[in-house]
Amino acid sequence: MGLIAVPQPYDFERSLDRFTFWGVDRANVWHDGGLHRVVAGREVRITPANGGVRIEPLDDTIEPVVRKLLGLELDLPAFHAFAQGEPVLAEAAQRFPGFRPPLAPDPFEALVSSITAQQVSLHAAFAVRSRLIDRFGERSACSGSGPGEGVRGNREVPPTGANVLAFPTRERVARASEAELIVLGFSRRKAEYVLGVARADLDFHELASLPDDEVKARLTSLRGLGEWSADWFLARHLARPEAWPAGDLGLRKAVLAFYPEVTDVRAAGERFRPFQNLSAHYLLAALRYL
DNA sequence: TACCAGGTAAAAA
DNA sequence: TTTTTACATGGT
Repeated sequence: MGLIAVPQPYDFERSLDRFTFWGVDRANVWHDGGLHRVVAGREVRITPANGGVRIEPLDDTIEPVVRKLLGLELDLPAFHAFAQGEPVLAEAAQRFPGFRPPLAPDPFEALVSSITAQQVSLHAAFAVRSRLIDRFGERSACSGSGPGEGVRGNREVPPTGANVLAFPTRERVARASEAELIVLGFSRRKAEYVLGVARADLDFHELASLPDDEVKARLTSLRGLGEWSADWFLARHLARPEAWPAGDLGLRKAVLAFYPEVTDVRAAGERFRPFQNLSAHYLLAALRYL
């Protein structure tokens, strides 16, 4: 009951440390040895278990979201086999044998998170993003009581104390004002981007059925979403194997650190085909723990 | 105190 | 067409 199998080895803490490394993520909260997230209005607790992870509660609505969150779509065994032919990747795979990158389960969350991270350090991005979640995110219906309000009694699930919020919905953000976003630390430009994306005439969920190039074309047609943001959407939301965010500063540093002879980071991605996405994540992990 | 950090669009040249 | 600039926060 409540278990999801994960291909082994799986290093739970190493894989999910992205949610604490750069700062607080109020929508993916690490608490008491587990990761907490609001899924379909309910607080879900994810903890390591023998052969996979324990999910509480777990139902048919929650399972696909958790599978997306944990990056279970990524073919890690195939990547590790591929990595044996590339010395840099082979060493990274050996250092982080159970590392499976987590993904953004929701497309709007992925896009807004990218906008917050444009140009500024991830520390700054996390701070702004957390204030956005605090301001517009909703507490789960059956988690512990919040300041001033909160559901009391008749809880199906006892309060965990994780104090996690759902990432703000597209509909809620669309109703916000530019000034409300600027107060949270968004630049005027980024506030415009976020509102424009929230109000855009584009079904983000439909993008999952389109090829990489078409997804990039549709996203970059929106003001505020450039190639970098579209590439990370492919990599960290759609789990596309060949996504390669060549413009990313961190990835550029990683590639240049491990392949000093490289002059064109975009072209260098070809050597990792068809595993550019996982290669990028492993190179970034290797750089972070250099 | 400055300067830089997982970009982007718009202005200026 | 290519180059330069403004942008706001947090860490060092």
